[in-house]
Amino acid sequence: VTSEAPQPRSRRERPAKSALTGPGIVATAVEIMRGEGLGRVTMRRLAHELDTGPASLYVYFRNTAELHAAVLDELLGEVDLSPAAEPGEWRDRLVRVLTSYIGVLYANPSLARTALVVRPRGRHYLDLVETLLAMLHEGGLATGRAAWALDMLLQFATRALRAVDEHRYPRTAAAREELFSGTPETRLAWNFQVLLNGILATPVPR
Amino acid sequence: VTSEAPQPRSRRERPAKSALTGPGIVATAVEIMRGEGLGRVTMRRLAHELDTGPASLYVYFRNTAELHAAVLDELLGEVDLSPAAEPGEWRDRLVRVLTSYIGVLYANPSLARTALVVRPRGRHYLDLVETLLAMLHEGGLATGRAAWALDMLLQFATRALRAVDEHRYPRTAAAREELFSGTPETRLAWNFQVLLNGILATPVPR
DNA sequence: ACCTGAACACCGTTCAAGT
DNA sequence: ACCTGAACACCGTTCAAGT
Repeated sequence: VTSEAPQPRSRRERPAKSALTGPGIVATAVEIMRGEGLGRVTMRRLAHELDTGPASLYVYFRNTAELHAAVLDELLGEVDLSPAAEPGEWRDRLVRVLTSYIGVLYANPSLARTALVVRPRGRHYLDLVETLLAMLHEGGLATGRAAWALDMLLQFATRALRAVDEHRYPRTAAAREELFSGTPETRLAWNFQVLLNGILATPVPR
Repeated sequence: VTSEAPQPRSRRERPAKSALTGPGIVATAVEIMRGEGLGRVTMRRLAHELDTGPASLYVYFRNTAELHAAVLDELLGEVDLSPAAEPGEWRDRLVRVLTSYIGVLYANPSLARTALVVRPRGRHYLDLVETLLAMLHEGGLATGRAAWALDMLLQFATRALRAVDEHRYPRTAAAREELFSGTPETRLAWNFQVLLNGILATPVPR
């Protein structure tokens, strides 16, 4: 079950001295996750797979949570962002991207749990945020509402956004201030109003 | 930090032979959680606190997840359901109960994580569901929409409802079929439509 | 039925020491 | 800077045996 492609890092073929690299480690971690679930992606198990001791991995990851976050972001690279650039209603395209996001998360349930716990800040996650914000702007939402809406849409399946790389993601950076505006109570109240207004405005199909 | 009230189950005062009871075990587990977080509520730690070995606890809980679920439900007893019976707008009262629910969850973040992972089925959780359904009905929502809305409102902070005690919770039982109607895709699509309709209908305050 | 000691098979993380 | 062996302080769960 665990050996589909030739393993580049098998214990057999590698020299005694390992050449650890961040991406290589994450790739191996993803392999373990696909084969056995995130619960088996432990420092010790991963180190064993890489023919080294667990201590070696602490050069690359401060702790296990950081390792899992790296695995999550790697998987987020599979989210299909292409609908954003296609023709058609922005709402439909937005839903297509979000559905792809949820699909990736729920393809591996243990991973979905991580997404609910860690605060993502990896490249792929930020690409997703930037793409979603672009579509909300396209839909005519002002910065403030777009930021809150983004937050809510993602929180709906996962959790709130925390930090962004301002340089790399201009639109995200622009929305940042709005993203953190308001008290937690105000935002929560707004969230519930959105839900209730939406519920009242949206009959169940059929 | 961990000793505020006199500990009824301290190792000192108890006889050699312990008298374990389900509620007693959960109470001790809650104590540990409040003092040190859910991460320290382990079979071994809890057994130590109860002056026994971890194996003894497997009579009461099939595994650690079940233990944590019991702790969660115990805490859910603190959710303030009283707004449901007060006068005033049903929307306001609904939001007050939901806010109390979220408040309880987020008062202990490690507990909130559990709520996202386990499928609650305890007494206190079912009381909450029944109360929320009553207010949605009061608001004029037909059974189908109320069921889906309930699901969505709770999922917004936690996760989907799974099973209910039909006898004890008549309204929940009545909504049950609706609660599971539709394909997952249909429900997801409806959820997104609700969110987007709500977002478009709800300007940010100020 | 309930409770137990002991064992099995794991964990995360740190540290002093090497290169 | 990167890598390591070894140690410390934990885990969940099962099982045979007791009451």
